[in-house]
Amino acid sequence: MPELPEVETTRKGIEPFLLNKKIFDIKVHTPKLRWPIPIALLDNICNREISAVIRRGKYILIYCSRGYVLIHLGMSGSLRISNIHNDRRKHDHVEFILSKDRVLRFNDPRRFGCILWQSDESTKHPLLSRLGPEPLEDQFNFSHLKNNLKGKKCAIKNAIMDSHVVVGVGNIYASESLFRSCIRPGRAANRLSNKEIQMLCKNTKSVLTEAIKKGGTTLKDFINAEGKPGYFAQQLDVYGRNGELCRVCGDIVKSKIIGQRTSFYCPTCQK
DNA sequence: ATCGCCTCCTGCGCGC
DNA sequence: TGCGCGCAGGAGGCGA
Repeated sequence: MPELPEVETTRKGIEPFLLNKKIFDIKVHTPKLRWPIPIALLDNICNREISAVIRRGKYILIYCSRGYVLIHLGMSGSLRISNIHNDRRKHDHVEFILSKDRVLRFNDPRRFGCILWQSDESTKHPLLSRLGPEPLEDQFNFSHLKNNLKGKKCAIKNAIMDSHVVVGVGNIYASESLFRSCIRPGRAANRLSNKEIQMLCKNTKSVLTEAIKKGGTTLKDFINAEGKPGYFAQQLDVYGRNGELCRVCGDIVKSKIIGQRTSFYCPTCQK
């Protein structure tokens, strides 16, 4: 579920409880997530000071001197700081014990998420090695996007959801960025004008920035590290608004399956 | 290289 | 009330 703003919201929420502190123990209740949880994780992260809690795309990286933990929340994952005496909830698969009364719990009903380990903090995990730039950094700009759309005949929406092109943009924010840019999601990626590429780059940044400010989008079950929802959902222009009126022109918002994912757009505003 | 399709899994809302 | 179906914030891996 979580896209970049939700992952960033989660990262910010857990950082104060981890940075310069130690994980004393890890309890794995469900070893089988998307990939098995590696044994090396348990051996290496415990009882070492955590030096950084970083987000890369939709991954959260927890660093210590031996390497780093990679956490991906998949479609339905969340991380939550809890009192250790509060009962575990259904689908709390992994617990990071932080003190005698505090615990970080990884919950993921669909188990599409993963928790992995990369030994050697200076080496990139294979899952990170081919990622595109961060959308909110300067490396994601007009020329990067133009170069990466060149020759691509796939739908522009699929292109911006491709983590090799730019990381962190999922189904919600792809639809929203394209709406703001007046571009239909099904347009061939290589047929955008320079002006449209420029707009799309700018609007991808603005949508994500605003969503982070609101603590992300809670459609049904996203919660932050304190167990609270995000408030960007009420500002969505098209996502999930099939059949409702476009806030800009009053036409009816439509939906269409593109690349096996539902896409939303305004047929009047988006060309 | 690029694409489109399949897959992993649980939960929920809908229609019958 | 119960069941079956389709759909859901992701994305690696496959064959064409």
